[in-house]
Amino acid sequence: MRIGELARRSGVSVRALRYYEEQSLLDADRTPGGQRDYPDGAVDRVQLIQQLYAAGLSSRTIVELLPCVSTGTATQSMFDRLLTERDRIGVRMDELAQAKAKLDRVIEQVLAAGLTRDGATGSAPVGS
Amino acid sequence: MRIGELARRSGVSVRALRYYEEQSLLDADRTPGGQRDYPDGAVDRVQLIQQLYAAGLSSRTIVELLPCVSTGTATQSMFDRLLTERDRIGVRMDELAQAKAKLDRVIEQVLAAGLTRDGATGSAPVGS
DNA sequence: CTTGCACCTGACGCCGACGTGAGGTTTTAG
DNA sequence: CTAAAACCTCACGTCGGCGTCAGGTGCAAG
Repeated sequence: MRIGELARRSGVSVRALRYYEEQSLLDADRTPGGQRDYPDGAVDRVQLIQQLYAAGLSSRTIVELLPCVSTGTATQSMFDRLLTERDRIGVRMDELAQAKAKLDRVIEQVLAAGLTRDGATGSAPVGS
Repeated sequence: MRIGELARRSGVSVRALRYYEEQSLLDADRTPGGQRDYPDGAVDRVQLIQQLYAAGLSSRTIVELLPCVSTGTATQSMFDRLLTERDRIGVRMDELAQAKAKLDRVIEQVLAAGLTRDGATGSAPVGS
């Protein structure tokens, strides 16, 4: 599979795929003409990379963790990284939960108080 | 309260506080000499700002939402923003949950398979 | 053969939330 | 009064994950 198809199938840009390779997150064979040739499994790998990015991991961290994600084995230091990053994600989730709770409460308040007319500064709800 | 104390009490840098002011997230009185003078409530406000940043909101978004967070009222468009951002946080939480689940599974696998010796490439666990 | 699309390698641009000086002023302690 | 700590305003630097343009090459169709 060439890079354009991989991009379409995995939902990321061609530029991003080249960037992943630059970061040693992804590698490809080359055709005699120098074009990248990916195996089918690349789609899953790219989606895994995306998922870890979405979790807030950096390229550096991902490149250290990918081997044990694919093999299921790890050295001691890799294992420590795994635990650290898992915990970091947990902390992030708690932060998000708190922020969401705060917005939820604000939304409740606004629903209870009613909406303010655009441009108005007063506190009178816009009744029916 | 001057900026240094606010920084210590709210746990952010002096530079960050000036940046918040630049973004219209925070305002301060000035002493005759031109130094910033914050009321006590500023500590809470800064922590709120931090929390919203942590939730992935941008300065622009926060500056639009802060009024209704403090007043409990909103215009229609502000209310829409509230809902949008709350949902966005929900989506982020789901992404994080998925990534965390994946790491949890990897950790389980590694625990089951045992650790690999540093530098080793084989799949044999390091048994006792 | 030629057209034309997909691909290639640099290499600079971007954005947001600050960090980090430089160079000067205000406030406070003694 | 003086020294030093804290403060002030520019204004440039950083970092990561790409976007984007420039200028050239590979490959399949007619």
